[in-house]
Amino acid sequence: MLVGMTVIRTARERARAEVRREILDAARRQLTAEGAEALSLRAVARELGMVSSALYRYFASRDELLTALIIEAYDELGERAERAAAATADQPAGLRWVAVARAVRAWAVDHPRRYALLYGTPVVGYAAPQSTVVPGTRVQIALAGIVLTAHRSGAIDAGRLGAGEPPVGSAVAADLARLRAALAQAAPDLLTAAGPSDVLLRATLLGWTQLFGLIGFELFGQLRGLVEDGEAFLVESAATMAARAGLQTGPLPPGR
Amino acid sequence: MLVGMTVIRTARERARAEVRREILDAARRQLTAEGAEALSLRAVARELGMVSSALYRYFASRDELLTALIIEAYDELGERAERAAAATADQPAGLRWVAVARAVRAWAVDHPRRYALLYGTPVVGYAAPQSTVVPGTRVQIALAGIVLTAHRSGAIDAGRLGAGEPPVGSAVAADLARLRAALAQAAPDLLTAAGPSDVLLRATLLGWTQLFGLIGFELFGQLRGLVEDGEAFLVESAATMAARAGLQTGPLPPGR
DNA sequence: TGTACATCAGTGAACGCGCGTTCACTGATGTAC
DNA sequence: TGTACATCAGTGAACGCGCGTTCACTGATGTAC
Repeated sequence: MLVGMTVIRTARERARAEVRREILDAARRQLTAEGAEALSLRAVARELGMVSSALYRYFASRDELLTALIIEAYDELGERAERAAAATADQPAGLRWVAVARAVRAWAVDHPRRYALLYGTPVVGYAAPQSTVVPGTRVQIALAGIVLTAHRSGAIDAGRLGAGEPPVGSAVAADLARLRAALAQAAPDLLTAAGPSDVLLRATLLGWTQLFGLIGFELFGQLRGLVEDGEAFLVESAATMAARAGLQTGPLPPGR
Repeated sequence: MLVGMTVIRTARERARAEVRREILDAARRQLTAEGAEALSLRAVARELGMVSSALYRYFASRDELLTALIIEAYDELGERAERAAAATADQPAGLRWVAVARAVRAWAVDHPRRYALLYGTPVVGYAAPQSTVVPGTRVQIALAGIVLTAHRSGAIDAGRLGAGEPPVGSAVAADLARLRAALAQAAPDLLTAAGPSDVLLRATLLGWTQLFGLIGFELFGQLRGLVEDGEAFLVESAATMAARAGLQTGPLPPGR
């Protein structure tokens, strides 16, 4: 049998992979039920009928287990976002943006503690390692990809974009240059020679922060008593941010 | 001596108030250093040279101490926001919005753990009581007040506001009616008979969520390697959101 | 194919540490007469 | 003003619980000859 990254050769390795999966499943359940701070190796071991020290055969420390959960969650959410973008590839960019926004919110509402682990307060004493960085940008890249695709095909309404807004200052321009470089690395085929303008990139960043800000507000209770139908509000918010970035939008899907 | 809310009559009461303050100070220090999850009554008592059970003379439980810290933080932040709004009362609304946004970010950057306690992941097992609700809206009310004041004086650029954006649907309209009612209660003098339009209120909500979303992104590390000068980026973001809500803006303050 | 040896998953005890909360108590401060 | 009594801040011990990590070990699985 070939020796590949995930090729399992022996029964021992098969068993090992399965136990690892069981540990992650149990840890995910606890994270979901109690939040990241309450996640404990001992409780995971207890749930699996193992002794706590046995887990050290699979994860070198609690932090490593947390890292695995973070990467898994980023990937799950990222895949949802990418699928929403792919499924709407033939639609106007504004609708695509809304579709991704809905997908992100849907996952967040289904998995609030896992979402909090990714975008909420950082866990004290835990420093996210390098391996979480790439999975942690999939949603943003999916959203940016929609903007870049629209830009490449000349579908951005340049008249609406940035009208009346402050010019991009030099500090922000430097940030946007870094963003452009990051996008060039993550999605090289989407960047045209002319490239997206600073104002368009800034509008994209505003769209990101508005989206995650709104989801956080809804999930963490800041909108209690105010916004009843979070889905409908999110759809209109996303559509508004998209329109302001010059993305074209047809009629919206019914507000749930 | 009059018996008033905070009138201190006896030496015992004076001492009591002082110890209470010392407990809060120590708790705040720990919150700042370790985060809310790590805040413990025993550690607070240790720092003050008391025995942990003594704290129960002052706070009925750990949750009650947390509540006091939350209210205090909301009030501190809210006061900063209100002062920024008051200090710019004679300026165009867009600049006022930016001033408040800067004040909020400055406090957040100075007190990241306290900010996280307010707007980050909710503490597991803790349910914020009713007493936190009013302090928890001061920033939003300050921002809305700027919009309402501009609206009352006819300073909203109705041509720019909402152009090309999706119409307000019925579910969102219901949310906005609740918001209007909440504003009427919190700042009755600012609401005219005609009242702010749905689109204007929606733009205000978008401004809130963008602001808190951006601050969260910066504080919690989502912009690492991308945005270097958070202050400059926030100023332009806030100015952009303000412009999109139809608020008039002159030249911005220099980006730090 | 059979056997000797190496690998390694899981055990169980231990280290050293933390927490919130209750309860009977002591002794200083405050109050009513 | 002096004294008896009530109030109440702070003590110290205890209950019952949790945690991450290390380490010497047993015994099953895998491998090389």
